[in-house]
Amino acid sequence: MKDNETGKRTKNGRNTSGSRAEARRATEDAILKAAETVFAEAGFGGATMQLIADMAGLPKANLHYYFETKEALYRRVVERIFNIWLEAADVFDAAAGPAEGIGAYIDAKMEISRRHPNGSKVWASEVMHGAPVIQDYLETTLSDWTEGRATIIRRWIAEGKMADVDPRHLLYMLWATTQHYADFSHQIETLNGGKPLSDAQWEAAKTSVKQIVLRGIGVIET
Amino acid sequence: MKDNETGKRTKNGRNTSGSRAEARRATEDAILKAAETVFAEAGFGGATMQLIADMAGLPKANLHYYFETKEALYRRVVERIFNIWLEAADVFDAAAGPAEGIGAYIDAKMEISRRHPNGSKVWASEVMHGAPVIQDYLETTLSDWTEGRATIIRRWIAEGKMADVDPRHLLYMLWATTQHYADFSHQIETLNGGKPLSDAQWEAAKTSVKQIVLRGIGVIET
DNA sequence: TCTTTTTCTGACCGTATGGTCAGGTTGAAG
DNA sequence: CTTCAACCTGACCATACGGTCAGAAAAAGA
Repeated sequence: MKDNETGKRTKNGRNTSGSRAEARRATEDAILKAAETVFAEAGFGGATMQLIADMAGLPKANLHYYFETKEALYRRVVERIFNIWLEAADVFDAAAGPAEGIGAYIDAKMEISRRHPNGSKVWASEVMHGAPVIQDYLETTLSDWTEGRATIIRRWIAEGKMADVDPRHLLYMLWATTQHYADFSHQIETLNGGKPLSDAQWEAAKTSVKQIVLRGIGVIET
Repeated sequence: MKDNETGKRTKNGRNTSGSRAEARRATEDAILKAAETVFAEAGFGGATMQLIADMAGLPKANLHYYFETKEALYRRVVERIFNIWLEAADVFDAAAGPAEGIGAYIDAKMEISRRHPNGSKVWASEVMHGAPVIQDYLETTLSDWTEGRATIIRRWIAEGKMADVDPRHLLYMLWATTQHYADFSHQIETLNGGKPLSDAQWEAAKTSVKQIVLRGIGVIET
């Protein structure tokens, strides 16, 4: 993202509109966005601060003014997508039953895969490499989240609202299937004749996933 | 893998049993195995030839005697897991119907996730970063494979043997779900109290996946 | 045994990386 | 206008990386 939407500019082309806090946030956002792209495309090891700086339109030294180290910047990128995913859980909790809750959760996760494929890739990369940076999140926030959702699913099962399936493995399937459309977007695109999924194809994907899963847990008819 | 299972050894500890061709294959295997581990744990960019050499018990310069470049070594690692996956397709083709074919395919892919988690991770990493090295495989072999399997699924649907689902999205779900147990093994392990899945838990995972998918495509009863 | 080929390796090289820093610039506050 | 903290940056540094190479060591062949 270029830093030139509005406002006056200095001879260096920097945005000077708004308060300093605003400018700071805008610059940080631009860096985070560039970093997300570079980390997703090259992995942590393959990403370079120089490339992130170029993409954000800043000299490399300036990156280290906003983010102390490469790791610190990386951590912020990972935390970002994690929080987006957590918010998607709201639709799950608010639901009266599995058809509505899990269906809406699939929709939400699919939409995130479409809108934030890079964030998803960075997360996948991080976990694949043993979660060196966000292990604490896995052990605390994610663990609690998972247990909470598993409890809801068990209640739905006890109430006869869905088939008796292991909540953990159901959640893994939901994560795997929805995130696959982000993490493996390149493969999907290649198998789609080199073209990204169209709007209609994304809808078809959502429908297919929901059909198979919801029928698989016995909440919709054949 | 250490190079000292059997045979006489020189003062440098090198294995001298068998023919030269055998020894060469053994050394290459040791390097490939070490490389698979390191690439899986660190990604292509984060992996170093020195680390691979150390893990294989060879001086770094010797790696370049067997594999010209880091890329060449990496390519061999990726090709390896791809071929293993292709072989798992046999059970799919030999089947009379979806319950048998897709069920066996899930079993086979889950078993591969369990036995070759590192290979799966390297593949995932490669695809996530845009398949810079194996794009040709995606466009030829994988594309053909996918089309072939989709045809079989369409026939099963036409014959009324399973529900009418989009073959592509079904295949993506199968890949995503089974490979998730390899690619996200660290996350699954953390959510399992820090312990790897036991034999019984792997069986439960297989059963859960098959139940949901097979019921989801209407080939088993509720 | 002597010769040739294959295998192995320590030492080395050019490059690129993450990070630092001194000093310049800017904008807000007084 | 002056002051000062916040912001910015070119130049620099130590390190680590992929890769090379001359030559040693070992094995095969004659």
